[in-house]
Amino acid sequence: MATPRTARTARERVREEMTAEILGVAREHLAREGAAALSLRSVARELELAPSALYRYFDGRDALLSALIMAAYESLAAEAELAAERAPQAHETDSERWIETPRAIRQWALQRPHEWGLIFGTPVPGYEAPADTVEPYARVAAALGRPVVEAKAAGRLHPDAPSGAPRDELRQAVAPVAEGLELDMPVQMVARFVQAWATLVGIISLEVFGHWRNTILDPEAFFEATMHDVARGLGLS
Amino acid sequence: MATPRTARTARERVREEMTAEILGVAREHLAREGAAALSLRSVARELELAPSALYRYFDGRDALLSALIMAAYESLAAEAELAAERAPQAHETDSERWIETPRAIRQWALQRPHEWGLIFGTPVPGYEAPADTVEPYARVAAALGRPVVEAKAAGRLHPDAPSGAPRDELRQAVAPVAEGLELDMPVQMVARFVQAWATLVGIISLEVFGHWRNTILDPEAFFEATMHDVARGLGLS
DNA sequence: TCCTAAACAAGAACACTGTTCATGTCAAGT
DNA sequence: ACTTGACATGAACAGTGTTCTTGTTTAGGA
Repeated sequence: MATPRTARTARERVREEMTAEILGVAREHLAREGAAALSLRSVARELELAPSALYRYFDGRDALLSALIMAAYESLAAEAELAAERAPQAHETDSERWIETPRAIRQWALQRPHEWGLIFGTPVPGYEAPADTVEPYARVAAALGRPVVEAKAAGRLHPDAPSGAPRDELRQAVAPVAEGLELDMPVQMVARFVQAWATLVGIISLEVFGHWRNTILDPEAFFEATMHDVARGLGLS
Repeated sequence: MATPRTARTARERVREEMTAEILGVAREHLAREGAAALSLRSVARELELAPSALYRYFDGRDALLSALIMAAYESLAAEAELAAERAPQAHETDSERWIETPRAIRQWALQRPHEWGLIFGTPVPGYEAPADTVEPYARVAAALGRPVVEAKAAGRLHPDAPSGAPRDELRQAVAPVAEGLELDMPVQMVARFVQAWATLVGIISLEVFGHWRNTILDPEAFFEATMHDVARGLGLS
């Protein structure tokens, strides 16, 4: 209470700097050689520290990796939000506005393949705390959903009604999405939205993880075409 | 040439048995604790062998992992083919026939999450030889494409023509798929097929890697609904 | 002002890991 | 009968994550 805040921050400031520096080096190693090759000792070496010293800042290798995962989530969310924010002014059609966010996400992934893998690839053994990741995850979803709700609000949404009756199981299955994004629309449309998300993640993962070999010669062209198709499926035009 | 084949196989047979046994134990460890935790020494322990003995059969840990990857590819391809083979007799509609293969692939993945991760997750540092994986990969694609080409041949394919002109970039981008599967159809339809593949991989990965938390409460219902929608997009009914 | 308690950093140690090498052993083929 | 090759071993090396004990510095209260 009575502790002078400057003195206390003097300690904490250097601590924060240190943790940031550690995280930075770790991020470099991750970007260069991947998560599997991330070595606590090697980042300690680069920082000219004893390996044991890092345990003051991170509980161990798993904790360090978890921090990197969280940072990746944050970075991706920020990028998606930024794209969604400037899309309305940059484009005329709802379709083009929507695609701007998928584009940004793909670009983000291509520039940081290992961090993409950290989020959407094989889960690391020292699991990620789902509690912390749900927030940035929701931000990405919100960024992706914004153009849709805006078009809907403006009465510019013209979905081609999917066949079949809205089965009750499906309604319950996608309930969290409908509520979380406040998507006031038919269940099938909410399902289409999640489907779009799956398609987006699938396309990017297949490209980033090297599965387009002998399949897709021009990933960007295919991505563009697919996203336009998906946007049309969402009712955007 | 003059070597008696029985004697020669006597040697080779025990060798094959040994490699199969090693691979089996490795597969168990993989299924139990994941690829990251796969330890050469621990499988040697379980086989009551010296760690160095394994080097007679596999060039090292990476080679062992590569063998597991190849085995996973083979297994997945076999499963997909099996499903595609018995689908025609089991169902009436083209849509239901097509979905049988995605269903089988999902089931395969859910039963072997780590092997799914080996194929579609973060690539392992000791890379996979793409030359060997292209063949089973094509088999999966063929299994997934068969109902479509059959429906097309029977004149039962009624795609809702996608908007926009078939851009030339897209045509070149998806050319290998069109040729490899002998899909004699508009470029957009070939693109739709690859898009279906991406959606399938995306949905399964998101489920298997645990991303449906707080998003999709009933993965199976959502999967079924989505695949029906995708089938409709492919022109199947 | 001094002193105590906490935070920091280092070093040694332990139990692992993958990989290599020299050695021994055994069953084939000439 | 002998030699060659495949097989299996054990020891060793360089890594790794993690823990514990030892010092050192620094901040906050007496």
